[in-house]
Amino acid sequence: MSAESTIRDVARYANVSIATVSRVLNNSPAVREKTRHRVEEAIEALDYSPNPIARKLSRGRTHTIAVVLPLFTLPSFVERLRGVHQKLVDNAYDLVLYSIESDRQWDEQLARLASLSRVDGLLLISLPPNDEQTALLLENGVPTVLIDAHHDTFRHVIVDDEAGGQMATSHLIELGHKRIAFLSDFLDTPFHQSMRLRYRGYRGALAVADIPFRDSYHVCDTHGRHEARVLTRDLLKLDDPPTAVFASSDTQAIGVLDAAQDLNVRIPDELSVIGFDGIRDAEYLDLTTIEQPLYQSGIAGAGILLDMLRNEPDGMRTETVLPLNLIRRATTAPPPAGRAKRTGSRKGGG
Amino acid sequence: MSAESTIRDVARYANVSIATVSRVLNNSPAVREKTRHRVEEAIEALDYSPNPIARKLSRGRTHTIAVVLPLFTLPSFVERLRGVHQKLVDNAYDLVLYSIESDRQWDEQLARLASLSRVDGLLLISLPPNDEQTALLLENGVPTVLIDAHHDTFRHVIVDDEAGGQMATSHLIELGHKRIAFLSDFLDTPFHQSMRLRYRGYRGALAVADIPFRDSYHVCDTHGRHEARVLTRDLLKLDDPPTAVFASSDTQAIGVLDAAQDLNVRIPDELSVIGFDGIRDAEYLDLTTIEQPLYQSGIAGAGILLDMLRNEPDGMRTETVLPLNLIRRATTAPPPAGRAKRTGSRKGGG
DNA sequence: TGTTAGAATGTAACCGTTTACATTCGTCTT
DNA sequence: AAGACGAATGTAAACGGTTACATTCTAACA
Repeated sequence: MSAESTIRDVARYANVSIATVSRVLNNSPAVREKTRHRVEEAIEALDYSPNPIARKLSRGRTHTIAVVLPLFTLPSFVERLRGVHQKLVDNAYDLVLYSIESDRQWDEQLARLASLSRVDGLLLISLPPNDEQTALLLENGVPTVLIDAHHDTFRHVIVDDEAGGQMATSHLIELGHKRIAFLSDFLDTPFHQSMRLRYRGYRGALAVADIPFRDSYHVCDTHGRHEARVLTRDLLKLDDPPTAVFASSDTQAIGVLDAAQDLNVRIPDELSVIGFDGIRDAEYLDLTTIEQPLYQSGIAGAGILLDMLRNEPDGMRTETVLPLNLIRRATTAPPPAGRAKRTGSRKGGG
Repeated sequence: MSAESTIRDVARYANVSIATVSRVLNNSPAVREKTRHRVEEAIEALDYSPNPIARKLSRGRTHTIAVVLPLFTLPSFVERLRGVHQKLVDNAYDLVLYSIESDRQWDEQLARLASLSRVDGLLLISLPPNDEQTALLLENGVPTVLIDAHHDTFRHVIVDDEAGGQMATSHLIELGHKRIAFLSDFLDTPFHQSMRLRYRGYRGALAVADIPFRDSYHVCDTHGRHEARVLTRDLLKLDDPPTAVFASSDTQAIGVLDAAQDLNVRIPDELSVIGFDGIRDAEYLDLTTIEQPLYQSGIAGAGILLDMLRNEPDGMRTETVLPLNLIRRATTAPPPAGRAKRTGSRKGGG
């Protein structure tokens, strides 16, 4: 219906020029109070609101940020996205969402987004661009900020995953554990930088405590609760099973808990479990974990990007490190006193 | 960097008019093969890509859909959003995201979005507009589709929640349960239409089976796993506790399971639990549930909206009902044989 | 009262496309 | 070879704002 009134309609109605209307809209001080009133009345009367597209074209900025993230189902991504959303809404920026479900998509989408003029900036969550992509972005001058990814060129917000891995492992060691498994995603993909670092932290902590690393205690599969469950079953069936598992994410840690239940292994009496991330379910399940500020990482990343858009882009540190926090809860405890090997296999309830 | 080349640059380079370039861009048939080639070469050479903003302004359509949803943390919303995203990406539409975290926001955002020209259409997830909002949307002619919400005016995709409530309850009744509790959100808010309908289904099934409704078996709180846990503890401490709980969402059903564990009540031997939605965790936890096609609801809703934008808007049914599915899993079973009343209170593990 | 500076407003170009309409080109009749 | 007609291309006016610059007020001063 309503053929949306334009700035010209308002100008005509208020008996001023469109420039004046525009000034009122952008509250320029250079307009007399009386005139301003007249224009405001006209705006009111015509129920006018400026066409954002025209405005974007004219100003050359879109007031829109593209957010790209993978694996949209995982709670940690959602939590980060919430932070981003909040920050953008607060600053009246629009957020257009690109979820990446395959590697090819990632390349395609980035190529499309790189041609500026579509959005003012790019927020990449857990998706470090490769050299080619980086070149493309730089060439086109697209302001870009990464969340949960390291990068030489782009500003990024991260946590010290290696330190986190160390914290988690040390916590277990301090409790008296020696047989400590590490469960993670595959570590060789271009993503999962953080997982690799957590792994390094794990190795580091072992080394410091003079505990030899055992290959059989390091297990990988694609990310997921179910995958972790399966991996853990195997771990627990080893001749010399671990007394503690450090899972590289809470989602995976929950899978570990499932497996323990499957095999009737009591937590934390018989097996300690520590996760990483601090998603809601972790609190809920009383899971000991290394908590990272997920929501805050979204806030921070978006904040940095907005700063870049406003101020001169330089003079900021390129790396923002958010703090980690060991949250001791109910899934970690000293290892069982007797070193008896378990080979439990009774199937437990849901 | 690169001061993005424009259509004029291309025209100059190819020695044609901008109209011709535009024709090539929109593959109009009215351009000679030779000319087309020349233009394409120019485009290639200048690495040109059309400015989407200018295009939007000129065409009067934004090729963008706004998606509005509440409670962005809950998995069922995320799942629906994924479906929407997929459909929009497939059709090269942009998706701008508005998450609503409070009632006030809902009003504000809708008002902003109602002024067309910002987006081509609106997809509202679990957010039925009230009369005033409806009027606004109609007045401005914003194509709108609702997902998981009923409405007289707007096309919407739903499931038959009342039938679902009935299915769930009947399932329990058929297993032999008579003392069946219903756990849900508060039913009096403008949202939660579906919860109300599921409740009606519950009441209906009871009535059919001649089981009197008991007030004490109907408990409400705001949505959430924790809230459900607390409510359930109270339920189980009743003098005559239910032998089965129908939770109006899987998230809440999971809270019920938590409470059962707290009180050392065995599932399904001592208590049957059925949920609603079919989120991933439900499958994971072997939770019996009424599964609704969440992802599909997103696909369907977005599909309808896109159709509206393409074709003449009328001639489609306004209501799309997706099928429900009872998934029998491990959390429902016949009630315990002896009718002994339980008053368990031992605190269980995590 | 006539200047004049500075404030208020207006004019018109521009942002980068699409597209209605005008023009030119090539080809086919006759 | 002139005319006619359709196909190919060009011209210019939108789309709805912002903004540099030109113009007109207003008021203060000499």
